[in-house]
Amino acid sequence: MYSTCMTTSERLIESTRELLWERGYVGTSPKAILERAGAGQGSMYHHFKGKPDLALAAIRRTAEEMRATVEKVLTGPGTPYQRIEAYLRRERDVLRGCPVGRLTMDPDVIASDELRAPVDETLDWLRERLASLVEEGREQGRFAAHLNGEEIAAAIVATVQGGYVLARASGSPAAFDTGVRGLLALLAPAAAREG
Amino acid sequence: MYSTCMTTSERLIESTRELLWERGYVGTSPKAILERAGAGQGSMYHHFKGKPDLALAAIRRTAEEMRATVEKVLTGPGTPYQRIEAYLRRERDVLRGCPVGRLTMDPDVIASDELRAPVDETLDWLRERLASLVEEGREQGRFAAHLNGEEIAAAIVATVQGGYVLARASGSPAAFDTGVRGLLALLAPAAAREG
DNA sequence: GTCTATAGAGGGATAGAC
DNA sequence: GTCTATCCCTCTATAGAC
Repeated sequence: MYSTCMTTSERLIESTRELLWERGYVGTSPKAILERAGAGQGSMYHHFKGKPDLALAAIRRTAEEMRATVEKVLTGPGTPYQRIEAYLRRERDVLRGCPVGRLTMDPDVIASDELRAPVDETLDWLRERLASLVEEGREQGRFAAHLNGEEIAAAIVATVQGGYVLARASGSPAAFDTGVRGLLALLAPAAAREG
Repeated sequence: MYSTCMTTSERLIESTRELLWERGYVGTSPKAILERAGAGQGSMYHHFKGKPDLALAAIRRTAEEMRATVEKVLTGPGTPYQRIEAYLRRERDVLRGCPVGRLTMDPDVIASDELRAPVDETLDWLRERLASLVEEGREQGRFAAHLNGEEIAAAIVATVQGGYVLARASGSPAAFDTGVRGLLALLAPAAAREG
């Protein structure tokens, strides 16, 4: 339940974001959203066309937020390798999973091009962003010449997304960190010493 | 709808396995299971205590099957690196995702220790299996000495699980393969030439 | 063992009062 | 804009006939 410093529309979006993260699209009911937002049925159907419309607004905002957070880390100081390491080691609520990536396991999200679009665009943007970082490092002679930026980027994002799976399966964040350390151990020898 | 060469109990389990894979636990209703199995309500509640009980039987079987499939690949011919490569490149219905891993995004599965157990045990077994393979290669001087088996194993499994996420987000298996190629590119220089 | 009938609760949406 | 009332359908389970 949110304080009244937010508009009803805002409270609905924020409640939906939380529930999509916790329970996914299929597992989230309008009733649960309304209870958490402290609003009635009428408010929701006044501001949004229905559950899919509200979910779309929530997903778009979550996607934007993720991009902003990642962008801050990736444009930070250091060599390409160091910035990738900063991304991989950044603080995360590992057991909650990725609010964007988890939606790919939701049948109704995948079945809807509109709901899937922001998920696709965000993960695609992330891969491109990491790929150009790898290419940058390669051109500086900081990464092994035989590496392909897009491939390494996909492996990095996949390790993170899969790390959430391992952590949630075991009920502990440890597996996530173990996988990240493994990837960094493979990535480090491929990176020249910073100069 | 299954042919009558299977018992009703079998048909119920198989239907449940399919639906859990396609729609997850939250997205799967007893009604949908019964329709697919061509059975009535009574049959299900005669053979199983309810939805969680039937799901447990289905998840256990899926987990067993996955272990058997993976074991076959990992005990195949070749060096440790080659066997890991065989595991990573093995044929997959990528867009369907991992029938075991996808359950970690299901709130009701994660909330139940009983339902989560087979998921945890399977992914844990897989990591241990890959870890000992990496260690084996390291002892043979086929992998760089500084690598840690458990870390590399976690990175491998995470890349696969995350590869499904990327593929489903983009609606194409390509991203999965790209990530696998990236990981293999990082893994290959760390492996000595086969002798 | 398998079926249908039934039931209470919740999902998702609409109508209309205020 | 927000509320409550209402609707039809589905969810999960139980009861009891065959």
